[in-house]
Parts: sequence; C-alpha cells; structure tokens
Amino acid sequence: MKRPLLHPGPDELKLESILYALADPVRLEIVRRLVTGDCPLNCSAAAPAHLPKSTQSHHFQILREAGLISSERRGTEVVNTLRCAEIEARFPGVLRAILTAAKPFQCPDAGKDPG
Amino acid sequence: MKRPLLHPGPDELKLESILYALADPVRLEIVRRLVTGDCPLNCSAAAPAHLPKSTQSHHFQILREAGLISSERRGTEVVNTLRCAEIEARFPGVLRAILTAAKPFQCPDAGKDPG
DNA sequence: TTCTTAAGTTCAAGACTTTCGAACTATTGA
DNA sequence: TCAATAGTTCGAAAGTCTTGAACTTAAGAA
Repeated sequence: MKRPLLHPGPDELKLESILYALADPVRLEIVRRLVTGDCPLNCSAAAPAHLPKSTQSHHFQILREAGLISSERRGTEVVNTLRCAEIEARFPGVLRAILTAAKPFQCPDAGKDPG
Repeated sequence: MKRPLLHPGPDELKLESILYALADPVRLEIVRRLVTGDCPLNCSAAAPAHLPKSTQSHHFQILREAGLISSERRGTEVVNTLRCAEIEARFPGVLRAILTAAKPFQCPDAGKDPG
C-alpha cells in the first residue's frame, strides 16, 4: 500500500509555508540544486551529502507539503521537481527573487560574475 | 541601564533569517502594516490587537534581529520602521515580491480587484 | 522465490522554539 | 511619590527539529 506523496494543489499554496520552507539553509540549497540542474533529482542528489537520510526525508516532506517541489517515485528512488510555474503563477516574482538573492543561479543578464 | 535594541548592519543581513521572519503570519502582518502605513508604528499598533504583549515582543525581536525592522524608543513606546531600502539593496526584489504576494498593498497596476 | 542492495520513510528521544500569563522595567504625568 | 502606559523577561506547557535505529519498497542476481 504505497503512500501517494501528497502535494497541495495550485490553489492551496500558502505564501507563509513557502517562505518557511525556504527559510532553512538545507532546504534553500535543495531548491537551488533543483533549479540549477533544471531536471528532476532524487533526494540524495538534491540534498547535501553528509545529511542523515531521516533529516533529508523530513526536509523533503516540508518542501513537498509547502508545494515547492513535486515528488514522484521511480523505482527505488523519489525524483523531485521544482514547481516553478505554479508558484510563479500564484506568487509572481517571489521564487525568482529569492533564488536570485540566494545565489546567481540562472541570471545571465545580471552582468556581475563574482568568481 | 537601557538595552540598546541591537540591529544587524546591512552587511549582516541573512536571506534565511529574513525569510524565516516573514514565514510567520503574525510577523508578515506586522510588516504589512508597517509598509502600508508608510510611517513608524509602535508595537501595539503594528501587531494584531488580541495578541499577548509577551508574544508581540517575541515577534518584534525576531523581526529586529533578522534586520527587517528598526526599533527605536520614543518615550514609553518603541516605534518600528521597515528597513526597506537596505533590504532592497542587499536582496533586490525579495521584499517587494513577498509583500505584493501577501496582499496587493501598493500595486495599482495589478489591474485585478478580487473584492 | 529468496537473498542482497539501494533509496526513502517512520519512530522515538533529546534539544530547541513558540506561546502566553505573571512579574518586572522604563517613561510620562499628576 | 504614586499611578498609568508600553514593552521586556521569566518559566512552563506544547510543538518542531535532528538523528540513529528499525522498517518499507523496488531492482537485480542466483
């Protein structure tokens, strides 16, 4: 009896929950990896490597229940995707601004290269 | 011996702390009132009225230590101001996008009126 | 099918955080 | 000095976070 990894619908997204999910350094890093990779990642690949699996699982649950990511089982893995479009539709500019502030992840028109 | 209500400097602002501060409904409401009022408000005026003072105080401390607000004693009151410019300078677009998403507070060009 | 491995989830305990009443501090004004 | 107003600090109950141990689910080999 497989638990279906419940996600909130687009109308159920709450700004507070999204901000809360992004307020944690680990979860912000996970979201950053999902957006830079631009393709689904399993939990181990998306989370910092040293982190215990139970802690990873907890963080993915919070991201999922906030509606930030969509998780789907593929064999032994769970692959995760950022729900960019839905979040952008409901809270325009929020995710983009946060990810840009967190690190210049896909902002070629920023004009500044710190490295 | 009056405690000086310490605030982080512009360079000490952390995105995670700001998101964390804004992730709470009470604190988001406080920030919303500070930005709509466009003038300093004391704690009682900025916080939801029913909220116990000790809880208010706790929330203002978190907002202050995250660098979102600046608090200054004026007589018996503490007046609070949003540190809009500093946050915008350090994390462009973040506060604006969040406050716009939270409620259309100063967005006449949004073009949609749900009421 | 049965065994093994891989990837996540659930459980439980200790540490940390949040809420709120009670007591305290600081400032104003009579 | 006394009283009133505005916030802060303290302490306890309830909740959340982190993490190891045990469990579940799927894939591959024999």
